[in-house]
This record gives sequence, C-alpha cells and structure tokens, in this order.
Amino acid sequence: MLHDPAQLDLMFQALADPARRQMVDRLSRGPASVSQLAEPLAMSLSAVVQHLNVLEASGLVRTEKLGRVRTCRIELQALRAAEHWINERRLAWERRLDRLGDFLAETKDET
Amino acid sequence: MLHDPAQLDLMFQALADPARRQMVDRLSRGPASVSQLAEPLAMSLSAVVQHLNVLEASGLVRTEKLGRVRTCRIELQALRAAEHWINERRLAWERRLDRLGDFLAETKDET
DNA sequence: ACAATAGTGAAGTAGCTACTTCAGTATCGA
DNA sequence: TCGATACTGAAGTAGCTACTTCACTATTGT
Repeated sequence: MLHDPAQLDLMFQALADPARRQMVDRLSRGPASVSQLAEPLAMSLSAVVQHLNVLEASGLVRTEKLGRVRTCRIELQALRAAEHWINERRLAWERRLDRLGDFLAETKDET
Repeated sequence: MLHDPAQLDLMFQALADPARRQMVDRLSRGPASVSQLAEPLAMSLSAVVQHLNVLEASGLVRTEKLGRVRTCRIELQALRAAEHWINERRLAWERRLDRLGDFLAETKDET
C-alpha cells in the first residue's frame, strides 16, 4: 500500500481544492468524461483539464482515452491510502485517550 | 460535523505537507510543545510555528499556552471530518462496483 | 538580577498554484 | 467532406506557500 510521503503529499494536495473534490465526488458516483466533469464548474475547460492532471498525478483518478473522449474513474487504492493515513493517527490518539481514561479510573479506585 | 468546503480545504491543505503530517503523527502519540514538535524537523523554529498556525487554522490541532510553553494536541473531530469525507466517496464507489458485479452475475445467469 | 529558555512577529524571497486566453489536433456524425 | 465536438498545450499572470533571518517579548531557574 502506498505510504510514500511524496504520494501522500500529492493526494492531500489534490483533495485540498474544492473543484477537485467536486470532481472526485462526481466520479464516486460513476465514471465521467472531461466535459461532464467540467459541466458544473465555473471555469474554462482548460482549467478543468489541469485539475484533472493533478488528480491523475496523485493517483486518485485514472483516465483512459477512447476516440476523442477521455473517460475518468476513481482509483480505489489511492483513496484508501489517504483514508488509512488519517485513520491510523486517529486510532493512535483514541487508544491513548482510552488508556488515559483507564488509568484515571484505576487511580480513582485506589482511594 | 464540519462539512464546510472551506474547512475541508484547510484540512487537506494542512495534511498536504510532509512536515505538517510529521507533526500530526507526533501529536497522535500525545501532546507536545512547539520545541518538541520542532526537534525532529530540519527547519527553523519560526517555520515550525508557521506550520503549527496552519494546522491550528485547519482545526486539526488545538493549542494552549501555559507560562512560556505552548502545548499542542490533536483535535479528534477535525481528523474524523477529513476521514469521513474520503470514506463517503470510497463507499459510494464501492457500492457502485458491487451493484455492477451483481448485475453482471445476474445477466450471466440468464444465458 | 541575569542568563537561558520558549516562543512570537515582521519582512523578504524563490518557487508553486490556479487560473486565463488562444491556437491547435484528433475524431465523429450527417 | 465539412462542421461540430472533445479535448490538448503553451504562455502569461496574480496571488499564495514555505521557508529564511533577525529582532523581540515573556517566563523560568539559579
């Protein structure tokens, strides 16, 4: 699984832009062409293609060109890698809080 | 729960930098002072404080100053919000793949 | 009181990001 | 074959990001 810091940089960077998150959101409901991704966004097609390149470089999206249409789809593994990184830190912290709670409960018992 | 796009921008932006992820990682193992966060990083204390401000603005980290020491800790809710956003999109896509699989299995049965 | 510690704040700067426009190429449909 | 469609790529630009250094303030230990 991709734990390469540079890859995580690219993924979180990619998700840091609302237009790109909107694109990912759209793609989570199924594959789409570049124009379909562009349609709800208030920017030039060129700008959308540039966002798409960022998403593709991050590994979050894979694209495939058939004829003149470029079809984009979400890449599950990358999405999981980003989620996993956050999840690990959250769990570490939650476990720590639990231990702290246990400790406080125990010291209270000892009075 | 914080689903505000601007807040998500700030969170993912914050996580897009390896130094800041390292700080979050350190904090997931327990609270720390600014100098403790800075210690493993190859940059000036000033730079670390600037990163810390980014993390605090994103809501991922909360700090509290006592005397001359600023103690930093992770903010569980923000971490959950970022994780949740990714999780929702991943699940949407996975459910879609499942439905697609079911559909293919069914049409195969009909031969 | 004084030195060391812990952090703050401002200014400067190199490099990056998110666009724009415009000019182009390939493919498709009638 | 010809016009519409679906991108593609380059160049330019305003604004942001990740630092740096340096000068500073507040707190603590001796």
